[in-house]
Amino acid sequence: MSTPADDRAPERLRTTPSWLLTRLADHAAHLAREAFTAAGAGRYHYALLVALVEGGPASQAALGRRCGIDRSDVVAALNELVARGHAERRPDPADRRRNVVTVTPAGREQAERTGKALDEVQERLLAPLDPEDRRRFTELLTHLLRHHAPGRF
Amino acid sequence: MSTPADDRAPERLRTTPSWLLTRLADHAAHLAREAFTAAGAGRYHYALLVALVEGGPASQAALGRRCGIDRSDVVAALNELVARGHAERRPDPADRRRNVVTVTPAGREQAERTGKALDEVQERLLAPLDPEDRRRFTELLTHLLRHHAPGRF
DNA sequence: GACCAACGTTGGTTGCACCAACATAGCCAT
DNA sequence: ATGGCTATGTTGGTGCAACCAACGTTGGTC
Repeated sequence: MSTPADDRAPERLRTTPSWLLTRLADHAAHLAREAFTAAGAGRYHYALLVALVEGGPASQAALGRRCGIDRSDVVAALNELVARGHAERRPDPADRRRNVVTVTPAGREQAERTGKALDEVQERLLAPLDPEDRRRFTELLTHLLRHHAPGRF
Repeated sequence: MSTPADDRAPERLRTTPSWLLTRLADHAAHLAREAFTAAGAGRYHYALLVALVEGGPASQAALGRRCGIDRSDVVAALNELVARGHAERRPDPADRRRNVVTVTPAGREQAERTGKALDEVQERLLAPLDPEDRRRFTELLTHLLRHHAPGRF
């Protein structure tokens, strides 16, 4: 038979930060994906759009570096963005190795819409935390990331 | 040309907790996988072993619930554990739907060894945090998880 | 005895991260 | 200037973790 406590995770796992982290991130990703797929996109698409809106036109390699996405994955996501009319890709006249990628108005709109949906996700994710703890949590995450990926954060 | 700041993530992403969380978890998973593969195992294998060591013999379904692993994935991981002599699986005489899974001495040893390697990973992961912040970080993660998966934590 | 729920198992799908290789094009030293 | 190194976009493929659907078997329940 299965008591409710049957579902309880082993102490050894419950006290391992990396395990908690992975578990929570999985849950967060699940929430975020709801928002993304509702907007007809994926994480990559949103990241790329945001990078373009914020930093202006850029090459695919630069976009990949900024968002932490592999060059090859940028290609695929960008293909879909272009197909949906959210971005444009044309060769860079100044450096014929590169493409210049730009956001379209529709892309900006999409980024903003998805951003709002994502804000609601944050709200749901951090629901049990008071403002002070939310700030601390974000701060700790940033601190850790800055240590492990210096220059990127 | 590409300045160093070229690699910097967009502000909109850097201030989104779920994004930071996913990013950091990815890094943590990377570190953890080093430790796991060095021990010749995967995350699932370790979780299952720990659950067995801590909670004693159990059915596959119960193990899956405790570790947050799908029934079908438990089967695969368990096959490998059995093949390596780290666990044993035999039909439950009391309920012929179930299997009773037990750890072998080799399995306990493996769990302990992997656990030590995983401890070093935590050390590396939380390196930039002082003890107080480490405690707070773990506490926040636990708090959030308890909210989103009540009963499991 | 009939129905529904749980179990183990098979097989397949998805998203994300990553790597190798290639052709083209720019850069820089000698 | 030329030769060698690096960057870029692209293709194709790998691995892992999470998940879902279906099936046959078995237990429990009404």
